Amino acid sequence: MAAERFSIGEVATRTGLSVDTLRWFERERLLLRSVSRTSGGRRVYDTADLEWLHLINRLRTSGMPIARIREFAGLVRSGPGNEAERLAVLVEHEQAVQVRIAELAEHLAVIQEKVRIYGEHVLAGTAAGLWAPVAGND
Amino acid sequence: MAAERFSIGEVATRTGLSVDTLRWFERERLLLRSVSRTSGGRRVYDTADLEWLHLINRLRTSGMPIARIREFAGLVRSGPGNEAERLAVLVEHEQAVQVRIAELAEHLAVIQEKVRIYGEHVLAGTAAGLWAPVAGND
DNA sequence: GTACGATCTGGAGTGCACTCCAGCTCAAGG
DNA sequence: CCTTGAGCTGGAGTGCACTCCAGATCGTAC
Repeated sequence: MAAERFSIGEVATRTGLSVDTLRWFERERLLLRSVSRTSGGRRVYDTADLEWLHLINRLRTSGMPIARIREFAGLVRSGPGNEAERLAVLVEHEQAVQVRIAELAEHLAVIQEKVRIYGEHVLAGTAAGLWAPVAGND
Repeated sequence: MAAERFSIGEVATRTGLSVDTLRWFERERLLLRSVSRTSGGRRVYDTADLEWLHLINRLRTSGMPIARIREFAGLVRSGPGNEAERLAVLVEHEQAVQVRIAELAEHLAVIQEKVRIYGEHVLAGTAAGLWAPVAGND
């Protein structure tokens, strides 16, 4: 219980998102419902809002497009009965992240190899000719 | 030797980049020099061009911004004497990729945990209440 | 009651990385 | 020759994800 309430500024601080981005998320229907307001019209976020924001921020920073997050939010918003669909979205994204990590690992290996070879030549002062603009052309 | 020559279409096929993107890379000065031409004005890429394209495509798909690739190309283009700077660009990117992989791995772990828990509930038919729009509010 | 920082709305603007287009030329096959 | 597909240029357009206003209001501290 003890439902905590946060201003948009506090939520921005806690999530690392900007105030503008938080309002934009809402307009884009990424939240489960429109945030409640004070009598004066200011947004009041509760703990559940904050948790949801942390989740979709994680999805977002791990590469899920906003449109897909909107779909996911739509599924959750429409209540029970579509849990399998929600799960499918998560599983698909899980796989996408795994693929991305594998790609990055391969890129990293190649870059590290280049760094190693290039670094040795730089140390030895014999780097000339590596990616030289006119390397060995007649 | 046996300097192979490729049309822009062949290069597109081999790199996975579109013909438009290849021309755009050139305009953006990401290449080591402007590609040579046939008498009729068509671009002719050689093996070195292709190798360079593979490298910068790797940098690009692993998250290096185009502006940074342009800087790197500029260093290489300006000939010998700045190898340490070139190496620094690569090392910085290597670290950026490592950071990104670590971030993604953390996101993946959280998502996998959610998939696991959510999947169990879906299987058991008791998913209601997970991210329900009004879960447990008074 | 006043100052002032936070928040409000609707809409315009930005940055990045392409992508598409019109109108044209080139080159290989029949 | 003629057709047809690939390639050419310069410039405009697109998609995504924010980001930044202007002009007004709210609310807490003095």
